[in-house]
Amino acid sequence: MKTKENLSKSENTSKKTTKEKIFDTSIDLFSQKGFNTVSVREIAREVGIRESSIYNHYKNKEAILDAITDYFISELAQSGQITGNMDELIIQGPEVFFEVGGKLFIERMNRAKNEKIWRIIAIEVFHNDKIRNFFRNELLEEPLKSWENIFNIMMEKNLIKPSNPRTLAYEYFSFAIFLFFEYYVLKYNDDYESFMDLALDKMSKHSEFILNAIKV
Amino acid sequence: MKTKENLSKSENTSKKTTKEKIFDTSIDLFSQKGFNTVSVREIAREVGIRESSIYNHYKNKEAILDAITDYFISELAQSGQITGNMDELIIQGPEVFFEVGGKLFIERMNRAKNEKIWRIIAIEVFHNDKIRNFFRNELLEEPLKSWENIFNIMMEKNLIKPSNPRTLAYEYFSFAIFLFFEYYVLKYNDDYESFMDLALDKMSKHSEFILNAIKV
DNA sequence: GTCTATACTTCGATAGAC
DNA sequence: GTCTATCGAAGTATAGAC
Repeated sequence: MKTKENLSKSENTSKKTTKEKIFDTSIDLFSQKGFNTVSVREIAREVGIRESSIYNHYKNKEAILDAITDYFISELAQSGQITGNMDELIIQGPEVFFEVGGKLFIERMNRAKNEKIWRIIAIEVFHNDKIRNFFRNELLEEPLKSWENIFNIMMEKNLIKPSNPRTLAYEYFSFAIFLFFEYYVLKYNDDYESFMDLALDKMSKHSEFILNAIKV
Repeated sequence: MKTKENLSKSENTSKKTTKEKIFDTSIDLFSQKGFNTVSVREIAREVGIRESSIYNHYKNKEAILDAITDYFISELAQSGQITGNMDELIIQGPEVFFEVGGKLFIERMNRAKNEKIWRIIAIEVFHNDKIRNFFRNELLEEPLKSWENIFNIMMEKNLIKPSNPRTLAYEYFSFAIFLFFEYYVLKYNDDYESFMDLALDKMSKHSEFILNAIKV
């Protein structure tokens, strides 16, 4: 979509249009201070224009956040296409599937590349309807359905112990949501690298625990 | 603390002091619309005074939220004292402990009685330092430590399979945090009863899953 | 002690000139 | 497209009435 893909969000080069500068600057500021704390005047000052000029590019302040959300949703949708032949993967058993699934998860987190937007999603999920609905549907319900389906297939093929696949989906995937909140909200400190390391280590231990609990 | 304990937050009787009215009205409004969306003038109108009068009772708008948080923290601290003879409980095995632990958890959720304040905690946890620190320390780290200790004792007494007690604490308790966010944030709709029913059902299934995974 | 009138500053947003 | 000028509403502060 658009021309965003090849642009780093932080470089404010003169090649960027004013609208792009507003977009990128807003991501920086919203992720640091939250939507409400950032004023339109502050964005304008950072971009180098008067505050009224903002309204030539975006209907209002909310529309900037909307644009950021839309951009992020479309980025994530693209990275979600990597499914392909999942059945072949499933029949290789839960060990292999968890490993590949974990890598896909990381790829998805990094593909929808901007860690700053993940942070915005995290802190505005309770104040913004669009973000909340996106989170609930695309980041919670859809993955839960997928995992329920996966565990269901594994049970039918006797690859794991029989149990309730919906419960199993919750047991496995809710931990990822917990980690998201733990690091992006409760412990966030701009140190993105350590977040990823810690979260991946914890997710790996979690996979191991689940694996031991369900393997035949 | 203070005189809050015996007052229902919703009844705006004339017996209440102005400060109490401000306090209670703010809880209602903040839980419905969020801190930022509520104006001081709106609180004042609801209470029946001018906005400038608010400042005779609270330093500023933030101080009202601070008072609500402090009240809630002290309420929760009181309900946390119910520990007592935990060792006796532990040696009865994980089944009994999970059941009693679940009941204590519910009691704690209901004792710190105001579901409205739980909602405020949930939606302001990312915008307010005091709330975030409270959540991270008292609702996440402390319970994790307790559960780590509990699982450690159970392992020493060979009541459960040997594993990493810290990992086990995360496996068990992070699900409660997930449920909190799922219902108070992502799916909140003023229907508090159904939240409790659904969450308790899910937590019960989760306990069962963990139990099957760790029992000897 | 409690409340009000009033003013100050900053915010999001609009209109119109260049 | 960007500017200046301006608006109403927000959070806040205080002097003074009762």
